Amino acid sequence: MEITIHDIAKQLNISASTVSRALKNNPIISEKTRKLIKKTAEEMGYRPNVLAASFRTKKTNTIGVIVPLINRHFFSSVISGIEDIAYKNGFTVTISQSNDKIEKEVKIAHTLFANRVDGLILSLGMETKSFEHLKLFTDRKIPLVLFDRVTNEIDTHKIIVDDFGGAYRATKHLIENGARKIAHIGGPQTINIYKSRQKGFIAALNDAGLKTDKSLIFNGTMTQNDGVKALKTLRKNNKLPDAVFCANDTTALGIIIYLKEVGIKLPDEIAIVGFSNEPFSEVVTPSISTIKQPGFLMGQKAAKLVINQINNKTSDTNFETITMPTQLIIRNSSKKNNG
Amino acid sequence: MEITIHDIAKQLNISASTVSRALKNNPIISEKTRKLIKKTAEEMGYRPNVLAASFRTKKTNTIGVIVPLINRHFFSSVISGIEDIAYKNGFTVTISQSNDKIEKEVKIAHTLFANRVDGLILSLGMETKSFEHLKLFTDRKIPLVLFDRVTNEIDTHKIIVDDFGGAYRATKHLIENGARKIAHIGGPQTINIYKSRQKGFIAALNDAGLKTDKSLIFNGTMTQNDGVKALKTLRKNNKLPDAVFCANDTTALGIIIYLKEVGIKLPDEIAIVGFSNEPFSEVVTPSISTIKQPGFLMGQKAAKLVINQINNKTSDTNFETITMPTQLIIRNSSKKNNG
DNA sequence: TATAGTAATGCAATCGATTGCAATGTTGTT
DNA sequence: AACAACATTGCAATCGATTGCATTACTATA
Repeated sequence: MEITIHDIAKQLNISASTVSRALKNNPIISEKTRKLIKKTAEEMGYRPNVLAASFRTKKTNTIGVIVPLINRHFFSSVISGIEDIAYKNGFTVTISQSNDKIEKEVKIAHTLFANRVDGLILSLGMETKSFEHLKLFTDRKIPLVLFDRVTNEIDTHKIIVDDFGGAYRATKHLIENGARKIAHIGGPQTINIYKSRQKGFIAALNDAGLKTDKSLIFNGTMTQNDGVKALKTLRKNNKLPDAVFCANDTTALGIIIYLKEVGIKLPDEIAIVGFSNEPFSEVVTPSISTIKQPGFLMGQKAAKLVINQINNKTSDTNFETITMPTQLIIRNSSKKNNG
Repeated sequence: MEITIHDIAKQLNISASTVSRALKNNPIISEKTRKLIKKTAEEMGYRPNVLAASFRTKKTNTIGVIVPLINRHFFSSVISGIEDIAYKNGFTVTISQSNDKIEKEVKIAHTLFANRVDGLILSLGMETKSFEHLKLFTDRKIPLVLFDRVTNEIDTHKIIVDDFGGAYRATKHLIENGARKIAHIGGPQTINIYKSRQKGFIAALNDAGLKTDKSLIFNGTMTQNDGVKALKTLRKNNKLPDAVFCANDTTALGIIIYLKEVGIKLPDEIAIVGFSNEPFSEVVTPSISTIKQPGFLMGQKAAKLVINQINNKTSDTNFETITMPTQLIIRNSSKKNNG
């Protein structure tokens, strides 16, 4: 049997209320009894029943986090940022991955809701098009912060990265290195990040006076193989570009491996830029130029937003969308020697 | 205000007990009322208060998981395996990372305990040498399964991989490819996996009639830089080996990058084998030969063990240590052409 | 129709911590 | 010494779901 405050109370011949208050450092309890109670609690091996307290107070001191995949460098950086702030503020973080599956995302959201998390931080999965599971939170004024993959359908705080700007600079960089016929491996246009990246790509082309060739734009699910498939198609049609801007590093990687296989020189014949700065992008040969996103900072900011709302330091209705800067990292996959 | 079973009861002029039983599909409630209650609950937007139920029943249907880093391919595979089995059995999984920090590991363990997880699955952090935070669980017969990084100090179920065998085969492979002077980048010998890997390495040398040269063995913290430092030392002392067996892929990667920089040919001058099959090991040039560990399967097994204990299908005292097979993956970092 | 026997439902206590309000204790002031 | 004013402590209800036991509602049989 676990020790409860009642056991401590009985032991000391005082009431449970006093014990409860003392353990919570309520200043209304005298210094003397407070110390005595704490000492006794310690000696008796008391461990508070968080469930009971949460149940009573309706506060769990827990922040839920849902990401598509914990195994992505970007997401795990965000998680670390969230944990950093949360722990410093006495909150527990519980992490889940949706695997980009809508049913799992919904199920996790319901579970977190049922477990009464005080706030939720979430990046939408690829398949998510309906948002009832999020309304569960917003309807009840449970703080919700969306990050990276967000939606306009839900009115709440959002933290995104400057996908447009990143894509724009990546493309501009390719153009400045001499590229004129640039392909784009993009993701589903229903997802904000891929849409913005594609827009940035096209804007950079336009601004450089280059035409957009739709046959050079591919929209798939962003797997390694998607990149390969696109390049195979282009090669078959004799439409090989002189550069490719990929909306993630994974497709960039696929392309690099494929092009090396078929003996095309990188970056001289085809230059490549990816997106996200996955760890592998630095170590492949050639290393992949890419766009770095401030994951840790985003996580910190998301946690702060949620915690401020929980502590009611922020009004409920004045939602902001914060855009974090991105940074172009130039590596060998786009550094032409004949510049 | 949230709807409770009492609201439903009032609405239907029945008792809350009946509502509770009906919602739990208790067959003692007639088919008719059960259906009526469920329909009404649905219509009223009832959402059970899991906290209240957990508090009352002392069961949370939650399994806690602590790993050093969620961002490691091996660990995230294990997590996916755990989730797979857990979700199929109606359990929720809450994931935390210790960042290999003992204070954080202890704190998380306490939090999970306080939140009354039904079971815990854990891989020890690098710094963990005392195990009071685990006794919290074992003392109270809360199912605990250790995996990968385990300890003899705690008597419980354990799932480990065949580190010895993997290291043995890796080393043997290097020898068969002509290596005679093999260095080893190992981890802290207080940690079971690094100890076993080192033992496997030495055993393979012995069995091949090769002497163990202690100046070729390095024990650090297994960062990318640790590998580089070791090779720099060897190079300075004119003791460059003809092969290196690294106890993880990260050090192997560091070494490969360094050796390429200084113009040493891989694998012809120095062959390399790593451990863990991190995703990058496949895409670096040269790709890294490594030891693959069945992470997903381990996760599944760990979850099954925990759940069986929770459901009391397993005796409390008959703890087993399961060893999972490892597999040598030969890639270019060790594939000599002059074999 | 009475009654045993079973099926279905209700009563009320319970889990452990919290908290508004009441009650008691303590100190200082005149 | 009496009492105000404040400092401490205790009482008891409460959160929502669960569950052992009691009670009521049916059904079938004699």
